[in-house]
Amino acid sequence: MTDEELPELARGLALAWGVAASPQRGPKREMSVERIVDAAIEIADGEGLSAVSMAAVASKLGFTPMSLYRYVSAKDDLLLLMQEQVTGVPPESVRKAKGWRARLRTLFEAQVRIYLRHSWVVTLPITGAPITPSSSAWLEAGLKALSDTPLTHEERLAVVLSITGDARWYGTVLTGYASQSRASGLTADEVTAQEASLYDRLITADQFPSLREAIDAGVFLSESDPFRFTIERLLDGVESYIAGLEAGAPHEAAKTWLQP
Amino acid sequence: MTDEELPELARGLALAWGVAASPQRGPKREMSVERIVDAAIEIADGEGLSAVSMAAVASKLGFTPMSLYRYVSAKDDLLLLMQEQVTGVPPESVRKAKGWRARLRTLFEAQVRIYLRHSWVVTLPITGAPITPSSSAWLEAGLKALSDTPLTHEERLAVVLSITGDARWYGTVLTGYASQSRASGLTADEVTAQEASLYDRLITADQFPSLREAIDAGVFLSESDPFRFTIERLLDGVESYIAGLEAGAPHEAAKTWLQP
DNA sequence: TCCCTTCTGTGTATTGAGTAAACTGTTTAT
DNA sequence: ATAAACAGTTTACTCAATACACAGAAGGGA
Repeated sequence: MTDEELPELARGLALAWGVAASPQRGPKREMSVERIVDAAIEIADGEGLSAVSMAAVASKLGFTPMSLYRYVSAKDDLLLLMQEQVTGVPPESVRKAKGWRARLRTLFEAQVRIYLRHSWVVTLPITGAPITPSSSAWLEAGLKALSDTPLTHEERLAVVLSITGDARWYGTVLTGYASQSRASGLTADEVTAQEASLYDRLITADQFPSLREAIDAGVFLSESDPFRFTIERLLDGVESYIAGLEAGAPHEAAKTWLQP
Repeated sequence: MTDEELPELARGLALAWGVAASPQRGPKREMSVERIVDAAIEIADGEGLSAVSMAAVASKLGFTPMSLYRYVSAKDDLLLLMQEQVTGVPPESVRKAKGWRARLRTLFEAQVRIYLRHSWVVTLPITGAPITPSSSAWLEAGLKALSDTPLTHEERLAVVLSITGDARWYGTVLTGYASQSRASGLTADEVTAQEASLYDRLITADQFPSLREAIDAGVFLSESDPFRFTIERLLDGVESYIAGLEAGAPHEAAKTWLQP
């Protein structure tokens, strides 16, 4: 199959879906898209996304920067493929979980783990809904988890979208700490401590009474995971909504999009 | 007050808190941090964050690029101040709302509106928890909304954090559409239509049955707002959790952070 | 077989970003 | 008045991404 059959498909997407044409003649290829992507991921994992330059990737493989352009048409392509690679497909554990709630929770945790392992993923620019094999697989898994519920298709999508957002947010917040930790050369605990001290100096009980109270209660030094608390609250809410539907309640009226 | 009293405070943060030293001697300043930030915001609003270069900002003000460095120590500083400026403080409507639920909903909507008006904000890199006046004010408003509830301080922070994340996610998703729309020169509807057609071609009922079903149900062409659905489910969950506490239920056991 | 086309990886050059350093001229404190 | 402190400019350097042209390698057709 050549990419001529999918004319509007961007080169990056074509590669992601594995429908890019491969040449017949000319010298043997010494590299491959896979090796390039893997090298780039290794750099990003170790030194952050900003360390991923075409030159750095090429040099890691022992080639010149320009040679990469035979395989990926632009850096954006490479970034998309990196994302695709580390995201992969949902693990078995999601399907094995019993009931929609456990499945969604597992899905959430699996996504979070990806973001924790490859924190640069959440810093990639979002360009629309990139319709890739892996994003489709995750979406499929989420929708499937809810397929036995009385939720409408729109409601199911909303829940899955929200869980993905929560996982991303989890990753985003932790990535912030990690990047600051790397930038300053301090450990995570030291960053937390430094931050707590900053708060102490800048947040007055006068201007920010509730925040001050929370600081004094030690919330910024806490060991408990706030994200896992709220994901349970979300699932609680979905559960009681489903219970309502099963008891004969109508679906909530659709709300329109917020306007600026 | 000079910034000597806050030695570890980064220049950008010092500016944000308004505690940077202002010089006594030398020629009159022709620019100001405010004008620079405003010019940068105007560019970002109109042409996206990538159009914000030191040169572009300077030229908009009629100066040379290097002159900006008298006011902001680096581009990162400028970005932080831009974020600070557009975020501002929560509107009156948040405080005026009755009850924690309405307040949090209003807070959510206010944040979303900021992200819709200035979609580049969600694309800014997150560096730890930037402790700025505006982020503190929003946090304060959220915690205050929950101050009459039996939630622990940690639980309150978790809820507020989650709502902020949801608002950001809302902005992120819509920004993706907007940026794609600008990049391709198509209208939002055309992007949606093009995306729907891509889905149609690539998503087979074979590989992605639930997703296929959702597509056929038209979820990607729907006019209803999925984010406002799930934020209500989250609030439902918090509400029933609070009701449980008031009925004597214990607090949920703290969960540890997920490990990669 | 030979040559021509197609492809590979390389070298070089261009463009545009951020910013360091040195410079010119201006204002204010002493 | 003079020196110190400052404002904005000039110039130059670094590091990205990537366009373009090339020399050589592999296969197809004569």
